[in-house]
Amino acid sequence: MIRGRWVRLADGRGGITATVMTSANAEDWTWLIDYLELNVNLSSVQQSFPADEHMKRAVTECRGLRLLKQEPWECLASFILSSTKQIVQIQQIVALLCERFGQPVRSPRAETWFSFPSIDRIAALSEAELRCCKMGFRAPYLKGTAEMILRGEVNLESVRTMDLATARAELMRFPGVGRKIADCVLLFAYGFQQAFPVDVWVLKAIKQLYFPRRRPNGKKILRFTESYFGPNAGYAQQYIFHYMRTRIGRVERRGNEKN
DNA sequence: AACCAGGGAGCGT
DNA sequence: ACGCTCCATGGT
Repeated sequence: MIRGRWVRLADGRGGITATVMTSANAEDWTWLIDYLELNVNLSSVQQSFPADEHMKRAVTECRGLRLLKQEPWECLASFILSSTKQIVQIQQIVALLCERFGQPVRSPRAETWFSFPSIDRIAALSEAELRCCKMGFRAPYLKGTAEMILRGEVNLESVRTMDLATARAELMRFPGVGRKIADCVLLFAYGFQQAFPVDVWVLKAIKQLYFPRRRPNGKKILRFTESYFGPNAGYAQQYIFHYMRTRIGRVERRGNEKN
């Protein structure tokens, strides 16, 4: 589901094949091109990365990896639900939320899918109803955030025009949103290329790859990420994250290593 | 049976 | 500014 539409994307020879539901003859594809960031020149982004061995390996291993330009509300809400949860469980919570409170949408094969629930819908739900989606203590965070937006305390559209630091501070006014989740929304929804979310995986990678045999505190790590990875630091973060999770992370798990 | 998970809030110092 | 604990739930 992308922006309320059903889409099937398939990896094909020489490109992506997209199947959509449409009534128009001349389909306008800008919404999908925008979502997939197909206007971004990936090789020039990769060339802006620092040329150290780790980044080169990450780029080689994760060839073709791209960021998506997600919708701010869906992205914000999803990441509020992400704290101290495994990715598969976050997916489960979001799926439950959509099935119960989203809008049903038909696929070409007459399957029923569900859009991500609107801000009003979430704000109108009771905390108990939200907890039924297994989000636990994150329920009041999500509801509180939806209510703040509804009251006009924070305007998600106005964030687009702000500079990075101001936009980050604005998002961090929401309950359950700290530096990491704010940076995720700034990068994945608003396209702030300099935003660099530091989660446990990236933290482990930075320490292991760039500060071996040292013990830098969180602040030092943040300052390093802000200066080292260049104008497309957010893309670099995604390469490191994916490289760490799909390559290095699994090796360590097999290798009986403590967290 | 403990321990952990794409963190953050609310304490204490 | 830092460090610590708790938070709810499912999986290992």
